[in-house]
Amino acid sequence: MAEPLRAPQQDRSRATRQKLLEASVESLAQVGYAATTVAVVAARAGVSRGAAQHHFPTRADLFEAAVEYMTEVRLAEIRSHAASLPVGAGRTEAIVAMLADVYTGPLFRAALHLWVAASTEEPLRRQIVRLEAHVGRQAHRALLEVLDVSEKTPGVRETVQGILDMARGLGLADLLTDDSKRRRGIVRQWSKILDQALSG
Amino acid sequence: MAEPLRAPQQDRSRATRQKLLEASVESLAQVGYAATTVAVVAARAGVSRGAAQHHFPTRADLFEAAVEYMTEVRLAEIRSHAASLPVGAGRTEAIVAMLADVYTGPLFRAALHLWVAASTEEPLRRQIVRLEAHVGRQAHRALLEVLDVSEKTPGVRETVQGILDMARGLGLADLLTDDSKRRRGIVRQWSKILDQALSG
DNA sequence: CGGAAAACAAGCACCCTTGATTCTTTTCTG
DNA sequence: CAGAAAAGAATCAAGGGTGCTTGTTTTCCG
Repeated sequence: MAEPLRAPQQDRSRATRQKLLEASVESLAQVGYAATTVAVVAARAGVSRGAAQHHFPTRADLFEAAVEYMTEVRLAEIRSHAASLPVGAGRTEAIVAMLADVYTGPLFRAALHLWVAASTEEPLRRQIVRLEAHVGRQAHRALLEVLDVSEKTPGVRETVQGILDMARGLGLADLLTDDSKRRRGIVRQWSKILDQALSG
Repeated sequence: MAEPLRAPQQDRSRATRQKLLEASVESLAQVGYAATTVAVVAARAGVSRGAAQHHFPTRADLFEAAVEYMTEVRLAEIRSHAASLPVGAGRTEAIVAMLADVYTGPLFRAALHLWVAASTEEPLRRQIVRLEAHVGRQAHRALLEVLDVSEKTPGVRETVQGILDMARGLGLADLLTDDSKRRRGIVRQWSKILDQALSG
């Protein structure tokens, strides 16, 4: 547990901590959970093992903090992407394409590795469920907003959730091979379908 | 005397091998890739570690065979489910529900763990990509058939692929928590959408 | 035919590597 | 200088691989 908001830590210490978290996420995305050892993370962050040890007593502590960190970054990513969307004709397709991009990006990749690992490691699982619910809700809300639809309308909720699940599936497919070509076609087609479903 | 044990060694060996493969898949689904050690698999299968080592010299060999085995079983599962579908009104929803079921079942779960592990382990990755392409193609074909649509029609290909990706996403969501309630709503809604998309 | 030898299945014990954690020492900075 | 931060060495457990042994089935040759 981190101490409740004391005055900002020493700059050097804070920077080291930050570097460790970034390195963790990068490492997760690139080499997966098992290969993301404390030694690897420390090396990537350019600090010694002992330094990592100082900030995160156990490996679990490191991942706990990394999940928290990723949550923030992912929410920031969603917001920034949502802000730069075109209006008019191609908007829906731009939205779906953006969604597919987010869910094939490095952050989602790292999250995916964590999910699967967490599914069999209880303490981590609980924590991820909690934070993921948060991210999911925000994503859902943002999607409703940019699509300019209301959950009040019957079916809209499920429609939007389904699209999010599809994006997750696309991200999964992209894990093993470069799936971008196939994905483009799906995005185009499903933008049309989505438009119809939401207007009809 | 004592000759009744007509246990052709070949059969016994095959049975052991089979038990090891089944145990591998179960273990993958339940405890994940990292925790599926040869010792665990052997124990589950009710044989000694040495026996496992005899059939599969390395852990990688075990997973190699397990992937092959899973491919067969998954294809059989697809075929059997496809055979028992209702006709008439609720057919599309039954199809989508069936899809969602398959992608939240233990076989998919095991496959999911393997995918993620394979994404960072080259030899395994190559093999899974090859076999997954096969399974994916068969699933796609089966889906076209039970939906009674043709790929010749523009857009149908992408529509069907998208649904498969959504099923994958639903499977992923079900990994960390019991997602069945939310899933039911999505299945219902997306059956409607799919019907419209394929008829329009 | 009969019996040994080869082949095969399975079990058991040990070695070696890896990775996490603990402990001790050095280096900053306030 | 004192205490936090970082580095590095030492310890310990887990897991995979290898070699050896035992028991059983098949083969093959006198």
